[in-house]
Amino acid sequence: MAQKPAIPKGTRDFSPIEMAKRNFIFDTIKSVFLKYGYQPIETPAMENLSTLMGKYGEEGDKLLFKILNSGDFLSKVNDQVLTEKNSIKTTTQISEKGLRYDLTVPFARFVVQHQNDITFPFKRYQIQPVWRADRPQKGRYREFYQCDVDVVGSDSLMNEVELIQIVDDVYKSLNINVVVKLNNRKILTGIAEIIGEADKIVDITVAIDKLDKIGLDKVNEELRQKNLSENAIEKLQPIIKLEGTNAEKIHTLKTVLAQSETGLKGVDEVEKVFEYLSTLDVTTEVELDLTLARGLNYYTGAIFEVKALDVQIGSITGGGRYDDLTGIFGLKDVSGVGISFGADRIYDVMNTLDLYPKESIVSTQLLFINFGEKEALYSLKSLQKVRAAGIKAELYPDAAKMKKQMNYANKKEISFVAMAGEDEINAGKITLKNMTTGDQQLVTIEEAIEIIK
RNA sequence: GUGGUUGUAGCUCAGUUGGUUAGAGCGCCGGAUUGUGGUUCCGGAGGUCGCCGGUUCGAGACCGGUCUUCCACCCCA
Repeated sequence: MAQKPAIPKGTRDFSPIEMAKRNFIFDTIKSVFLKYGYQPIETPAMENLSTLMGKYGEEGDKLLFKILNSGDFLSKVNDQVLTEKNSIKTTTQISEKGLRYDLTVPFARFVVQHQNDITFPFKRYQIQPVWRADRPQKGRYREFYQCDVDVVGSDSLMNEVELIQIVDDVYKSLNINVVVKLNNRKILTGIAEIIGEADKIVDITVAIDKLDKIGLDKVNEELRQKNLSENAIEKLQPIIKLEGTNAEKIHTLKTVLAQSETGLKGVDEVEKVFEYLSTLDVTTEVELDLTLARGLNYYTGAIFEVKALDVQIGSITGGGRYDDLTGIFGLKDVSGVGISFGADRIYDVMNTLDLYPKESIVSTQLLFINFGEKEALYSLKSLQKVRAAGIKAELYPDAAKMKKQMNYANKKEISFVAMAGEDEINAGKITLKNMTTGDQQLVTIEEAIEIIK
């Protein structure tokens, strides 16, 4: 046991069956993206640390996997930094590359770098792994795939609506029941404005989020602990207690945020999105949720999050609008909005609910039994016709015992087995056996193809 | 990053207050059955008890460290 090789914490191997399942998810997501006019791009696994650092907050910087410089990197570090044992300072001298932490920042970099070749609005999708030095847990890995769709260079709320349609489309295709939570950074800013505590938005949303768990009194207590004034807490009450339908929430917000221009703008945006959605055939529930404060550092408008209804796991999709993401790389006034599907969590959800359509995981459909060299050659010729017809088929490579070959078919869940011995060869046919029913019949290759199809 | 949890055969797990040669089921391999699988019966292989160190006459069991698993917090997909 101990001598066995292992893989790093938080990473996984995927077997053929697991790959079939994962590919079903990727293929489904990809086909939806294409259907809405998004084009694929890929970026390298590693980026310059200068591209990555400082984009995800100070916590995020700690979660970046850094790549050691090549060569005798320590010899170039100055002695003072080395004796100080300051990790951050040392890191900048021994590492200049890191593994990507998400797909959004590399995409922003891509847009800036290729701005002259890009036609805006630019709709792209990107399905690649990302790495985070997080502590692993259920549904939390150190290497996992994100499936991002973003559109940059358009301020239209139509994009937000389209993204929700995509979410609806993907999860319907995958047969997962979800709820979309929608918020708007401008509303949060507005709330902070009217209560005069602009820098405490995060504390406020975190506290409000606990309402169901700990009750109103405890929430207010927590707000006091965060040094919010009584006056501010007083003004916050209608927002904490906000409930009802989306329309009711919007109505209340309009009153509460009457004095905040930004806040009203946010409410207006949310209202429009709901208005557009109501005219479309989107059956997934979309709920206005003010406690959604994800990615506050760079979202400026809509904030999305998708949760699975039947499995308790973190959010399986998230995203939002960022007005100025490319700004950090020197390209101003390019607004973008996008979402990221967490393929690995979707995979976990699909597994616990066993939602894979049976046909999505079949590999070989037809196995030819090997009776010896002469018979195998006959089978090989038949295989060409079968494969030309688009049927996944193979010949057992060795003239092993029948039992062993049949067993192989069982293990691989191959649905048909073909036998071609002397009699069949003389007749120019094969014996086709249905492995599910056990029935078998003497047929021509053409007939066999029809049966299998 | 903080607190907890887990590790024994390929898999799921037993293993008495520390005591001879560490077990079961499933799976795997072979045979009964030389062109017919899933069932049944018979036989077989497979373990430095996560790793390193300590206590002890003696450790799978106790202690320390370390790695790993899973969980809560944080954060997130």
